[in-house]
Order: sequence, then structure tokens, then C-alpha cells
Amino acid sequence: MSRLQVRRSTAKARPPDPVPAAPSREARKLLTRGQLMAGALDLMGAGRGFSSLSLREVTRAAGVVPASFYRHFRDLDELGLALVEQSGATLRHLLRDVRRDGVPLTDMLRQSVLIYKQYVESHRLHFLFIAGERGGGSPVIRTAIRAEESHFAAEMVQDMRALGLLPGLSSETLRMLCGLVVTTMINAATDILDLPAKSPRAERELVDNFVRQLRLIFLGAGAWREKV
Amino acid sequence: MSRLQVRRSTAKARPPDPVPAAPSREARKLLTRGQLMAGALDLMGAGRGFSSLSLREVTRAAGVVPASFYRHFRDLDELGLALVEQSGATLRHLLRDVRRDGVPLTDMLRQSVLIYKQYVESHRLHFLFIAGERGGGSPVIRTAIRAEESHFAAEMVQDMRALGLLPGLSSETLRMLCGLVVTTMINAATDILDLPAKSPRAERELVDNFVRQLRLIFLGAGAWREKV
DNA sequence: TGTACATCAGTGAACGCGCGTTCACTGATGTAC
DNA sequence: TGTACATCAGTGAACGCGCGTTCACTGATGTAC
Repeated sequence: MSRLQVRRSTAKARPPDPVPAAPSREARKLLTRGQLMAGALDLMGAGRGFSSLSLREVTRAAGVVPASFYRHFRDLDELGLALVEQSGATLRHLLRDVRRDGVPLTDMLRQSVLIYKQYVESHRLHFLFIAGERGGGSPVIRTAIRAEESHFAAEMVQDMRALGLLPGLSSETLRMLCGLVVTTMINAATDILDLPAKSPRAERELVDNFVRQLRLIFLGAGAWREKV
Repeated sequence: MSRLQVRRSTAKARPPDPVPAAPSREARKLLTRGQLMAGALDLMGAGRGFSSLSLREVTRAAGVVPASFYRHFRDLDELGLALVEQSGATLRHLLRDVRRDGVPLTDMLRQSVLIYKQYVESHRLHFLFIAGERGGGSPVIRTAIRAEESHFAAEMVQDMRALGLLPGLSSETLRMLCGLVVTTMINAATDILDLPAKSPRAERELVDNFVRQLRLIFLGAGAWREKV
């Protein structure tokens, strides 16, 4: 921050140089909104369920006064839904990355699992939120998360079609398969996030188990014959 | 209650007849403890996460004064662990029932799913608790639930061995398979509990999807060959 | 069996505290001319 | 460009309320003799 200011004051006057340019009121508002969401996620990162957070705690974590919460959300549930959307975007981003980079054809499952593990670890709070709120808590948030998962599974179906994987399966079956894969992934996310630090053995066991589960699922998919 | 009293007063004097016999102090205490646990489950049945319950709410639901809570539990987390144990017992009871009654050999998976669905519905609050707290909320409760699930999976392994199912699989693989089946079951439990009332179509779709997921898993298990 | 005393599950009052929400406000940003 | 006014994100104080926990208590149940 101060670095920028110094640089600016010593630079030659380049007139239309947009300079830092004080952010607009709208931009500041979005920033605060993001801080409220990040504050809630941070509190959850310390092992709290979303439904146990208080409005005042969240504003405290965001560094604003309680009353200003209402400039952004009607109540905590509305903030929760914003978090669902944000986490859903993180989920979809994963598929986008895989689509862009592709997956090596040798040892495909193991590589995918390792990529996924890294992705979960670098988006810890979003996966913690999804895994934590998908089963219980507020019904409205749970339903929204299920919808995101469903969306994610549908995209996975499209990707598999595009890649020509398992062409023998009907769309319905592919959908069922991806639903199973998604719940297995989300379940593994909780395990990944619960991994004790510095325990290569536990880590290896987790990855192995996850790989074997997916291998078994795809083995089943390969053997699947549609009923007539 | 009054019926019993009337009967007693009009009956001939049969001396050593144990009569209703006022329950012992210990029995009364256990009863109150059960009411506290049931009160917490009832509140969760109304769509609340366990971690959002307050001690006073729970005692109110149980019909006792707040202070008496401490005669039974140190805090809400301790009550939560008691609920984990109780719910775990419900889970194990399911296997016991299946073991006793056996499963029809024709259309085995579909029948099992229907039995399971009925079981989940008649133990709604326990499954709601397990599915709701296994992913998020208090780490200590989550860990305890994972341990119960693990125990459940281990029993399922034993049962499959005893029945001679999939004899070609190693214990390790069988363990992995049962872990996958258990998470798929718990996941389906949330779906079952979220079913809209009086919607036979949604019900049929859920059952079909669940059956097909299990079919795919066991198809994979049948095709599994241990690595050498 | 009867009596005197001990135990202890549940009571009711009290406490200080953090909660959600409201309100009038302030002062920087945005707009019209 | 400069000025006068409008907007509105964030403030700070205030409110009534339910919270967790403590305490001395009461009275039924249990025990010793």
C-alpha cells in the first residue's frame, strides 16, 4: 500500500495514468460483502457449524459493526445461500481446470484423485462448508447445496460424453454413475480435510482407499448392461 | 395410568404382587436422561442442527428445569456423544434384523433397499442426526460418528464373509467395498428423509436410483481382481 | 417392621453476558447543473 | 472545472431477551440399625 503511494509520488507526471483511483462506492460495498462471507467461512474453519454462528460474530470477523450486516444480507440464511453459490462456483471451477489440462491416460484415476486432493486442500473452507452443511442444518441451505451437487454431476456427465468415455451407457445410467461419484468425492473431501498434519501414512491410506473405491465404481460401470 | 390404579384397588389382595412399584430413583434418573436426549432429537427433527441447540431449549423440550441438565451431562457436547452412541446402536440393530430375517435371494438389492428405507423412516431422528452431524459441526461428534460408521462397515464385512458372498475378495477390498456401501446408504438416508410427503413418483425414483447405485457397486465388486 | 439419618434428582431464583434488531447519525462518493 | 445537493455504506448507542451457570433449597428415595 505505502509502496504504491511512494512509487506514485516519485513518478513523472503521466497525466491520464489512472493512478490507484479510489475504488467506487459499489466496489467498496462488494468488498465488505466478501469480508462478511469470508468471516463466516473463517469461523467455520475453526470447527464451527454454520448454523451455530451469530450475526455479531460474523461482523466482528469481517471487521465491521453489527448493524452494517443488513446493508448486505437480510439474515444469516441469506449469507449462507451466497456461500453455497460461491462454493458451487469453486466446484465447477474444478471441472473447468480438468477440462483445460486434461487427465493423463495412464493411471488416470490415481492422478485424478491426487489433483482433487490438492484442489480440496487449496479450497479448504469451501469444501468444509459444502461437506458440513449438505447433510444437516438449515433445510434451505441443504437443498441449495444438493442442487449445486446435482449441477456438478450433470456437467460431469457432459464431460464424459464429450470425451467418449463409457459410450455404451444410457444418459440415465451415466447420470446415476456421476451422482455416485460425486457423493464419493464429497465424502472423501471430509476425510481429506480431517487428515492429521504430517502423517504420510494416513495420507497414503486415504488416497489408496479413494482410488480403489473409484476403480471399483468404474469397473462396475464398464460391466453395466442396460436392462431391456 | 389411572387404569392401572383402579385395577389395583379393586383386585383381591395378592400379597407379593409386585404392584406397579414406584420406580427406583436410578430408574427415574435414566428416564430424565432419555427425555433430554429425546428433546434434543425432537428439536433437530424440526430442521435444526445439533450445534445450534441451546441447553435451555433442550431442557424445556424435556420438561425439566435448566439446572437439572447438569445432573446428567457436563455440557451439550456430552449429550451429543450419548446421541452418537444411541444412533450407532440403531445402526447396528439394522444389521441384526437383517441377519435374523435374512434377505430374499431374488431381487436381493431392491428388497434390501426397501427394508432399509422403511428402517430409516421408522428411526427418522437417529438417521437425521447421523446424516446431519457426520459432515460438519463439532469435530468431536463428527469423529465419533465416523467411528460408528466404521464399526458398522466392519460388521457388514463379517456378515458378508459369514454368508460366503464375494469369497474372492481380500479382507482389505471387502472393507473398502463396505465403506463405499455405507456412505452410499447414509447419503441415501438424507434423500429418504427429505422426500416430499405423498409423492410416489419421487419415492420410486429415489428407490430406483439407490438400487442402481448399489447394483453398479456390486457389479464392480464381482469384476474386481486383486492386484498381484 | 419402625425410626433416624443420608443421599441426591430436580427446583427456582439470581447473575452477568452476548445476542438480533432499530435508529438517527456522519461523511465520503456520486450526480446535476 | 466548480458548486450544491442527493445517496447510502458504515457508525455507535440503545433496547429487551434468552442464554449458561451457580447456588441454596426441598422432599422423595435409599440405607443403617
